[in-house]
Amino acid sequence: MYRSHSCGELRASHINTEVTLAGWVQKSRDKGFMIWVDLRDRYGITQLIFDEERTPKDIMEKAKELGREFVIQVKGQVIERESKNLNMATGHIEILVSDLTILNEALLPPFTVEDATDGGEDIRMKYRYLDIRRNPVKDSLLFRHRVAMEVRNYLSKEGFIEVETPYLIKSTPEGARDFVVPSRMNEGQFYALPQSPQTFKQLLMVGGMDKYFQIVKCFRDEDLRADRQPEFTQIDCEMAFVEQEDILSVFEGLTRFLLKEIKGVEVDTFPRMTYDEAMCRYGNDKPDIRFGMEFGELNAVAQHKDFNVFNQAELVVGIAVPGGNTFTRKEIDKLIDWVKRPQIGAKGMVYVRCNEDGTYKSSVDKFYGQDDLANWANATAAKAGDLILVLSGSTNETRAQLSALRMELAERLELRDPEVFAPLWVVDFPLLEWDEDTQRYHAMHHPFTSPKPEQLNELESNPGNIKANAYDLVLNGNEIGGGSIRIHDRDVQARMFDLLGFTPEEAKAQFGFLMDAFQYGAPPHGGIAFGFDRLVAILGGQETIRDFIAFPKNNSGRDVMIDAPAPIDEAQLQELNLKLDLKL
RNA sequence: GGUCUGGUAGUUCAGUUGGUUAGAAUAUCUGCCUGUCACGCAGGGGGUCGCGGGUUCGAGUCCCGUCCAGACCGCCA
Repeated sequence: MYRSHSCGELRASHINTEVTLAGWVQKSRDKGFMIWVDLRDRYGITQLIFDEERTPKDIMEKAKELGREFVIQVKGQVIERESKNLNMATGHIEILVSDLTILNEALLPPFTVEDATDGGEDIRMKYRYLDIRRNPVKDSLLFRHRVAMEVRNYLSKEGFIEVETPYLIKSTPEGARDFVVPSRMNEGQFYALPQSPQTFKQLLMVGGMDKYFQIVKCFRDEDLRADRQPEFTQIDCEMAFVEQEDILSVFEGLTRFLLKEIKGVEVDTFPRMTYDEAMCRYGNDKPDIRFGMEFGELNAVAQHKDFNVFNQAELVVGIAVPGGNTFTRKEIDKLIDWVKRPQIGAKGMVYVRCNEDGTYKSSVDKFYGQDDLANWANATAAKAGDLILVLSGSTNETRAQLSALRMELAERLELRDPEVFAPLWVVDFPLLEWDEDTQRYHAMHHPFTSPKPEQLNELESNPGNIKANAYDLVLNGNEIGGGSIRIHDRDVQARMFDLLGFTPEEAKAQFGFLMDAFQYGAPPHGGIAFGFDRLVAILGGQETIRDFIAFPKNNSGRDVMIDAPAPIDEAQLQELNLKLDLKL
């Protein structure tokens, strides 16, 4: 037996008991006459004491040799501390050590294994196993486990069953780039890793498993972000014999349950907003509604004057920055520079100061009078003391720019309260979006998404206008889930593929198995998938998902700890019938 | 594919208009210390300034290239 107790559980009630503990040396404090060692494991820290008068000499000598992160085992007596530390759970007691075994020595760690470590991201990722010993990372992993358990508990109780779907599947041209895996037994052929278990969960519905979920790894060979990894985890769900309303209800229930269980937060019925409305009011399909600064469209009140920039714009739109009139001229100029950076790409920005006396002072006073500016204030809901910022240009670009500005200002003005959780359903997404590069329509969600039934007759005549039974769940400006009612009719699915530019032969080759299945009694069905890493990070109050993943990839998709990806040797290539043609 | 920021001691960083022997904190090592817990005190060791080239009497500092890291845009059905 290596240990009788963990390093987190001994209390005053254990005084005088003989215990055996094992763990890592967090730190030792050598006062000469006494040595205190903080012994750490997953459960906490217990203080060991070695004392000239009470500890055998050889043990005392050994204790002096202990370095950080040594793995040791000690036997000893739980005693009451002479000076207690009320900040720690085990602070009433310490262990008077009678026997010390060094189970394994440790090199000096490249960064300190402490809550407030001195190590940067880079070095911590390379030695991730040391990083995981630190409370912030350890706690994040425990937190993730807890969220996963609550998800499983809830869905299980609701009658969902978890079914595993394959990881070695077939590459498809739609959507993200696939990670591919060469097949040794099938020369010249490749598996692809799933971007999501989409078609399999639909086939499970055809198979009669009418409530399915899976906490599942998905893979996308696209560039990374702080909240995006090439392999990531989804809570993938699907239900049969449901309408959109049923899905929203069940998964609003799940989300509310998680907020309650994990954060202790009670949330009212989730508000809903159509995609069009979200774009109009926030310029964004995943608005953070914890704060205002809603868009005010100014075309009607700002055009047809002598200001040609606005006259020529497709959209003139502004936001009122609460209390923004306190910004200095210099600060406003900096904001203008900020929106003109290439990442944002605005050509310029007009501002209006809303003075406390009800007058306005703008950067375009030459073209607009007080009455005009009052109309702007009205349209943007600006109050005295606010600052109106106005952008113009093509509708989509201008909305994106102003949305970025809105988020930036909210960040600077600390309007994004981390204690507040504001979920939102965004519904009625467009079925398709036009892609300029390929000059064809792409599925906005995926090709299996059902058009609104009442618009089915427009599918060929006016495809850009069609809305889908598709929805996203947005939490504090993050898309945490998205789904749709699916097509379950073979003919509709065929028309959809046709619209997306598939020939019937291509559709059959790529998705024939699904279209076949639809001919054997496919029930109406739909579902949703949550980005689990992101959900956990948001519930944990973090922006980056990396600390909630035990072994994440870096910005370039590399695992810097195991140094992957890596070349494979010639024999392996031959076995796979592959030849490399590297353009060096 | 692109934009931006960074790379200096084990680690986190500072380093002024280009100018003496490149600093601080922390970690680490040695000694001291009768209750520490961010222990304290004294002392020591520790540097290919990412790499390559250029400008210059002289480069951590300026220029070009390159590699690495991070954030973002494109991309992510």
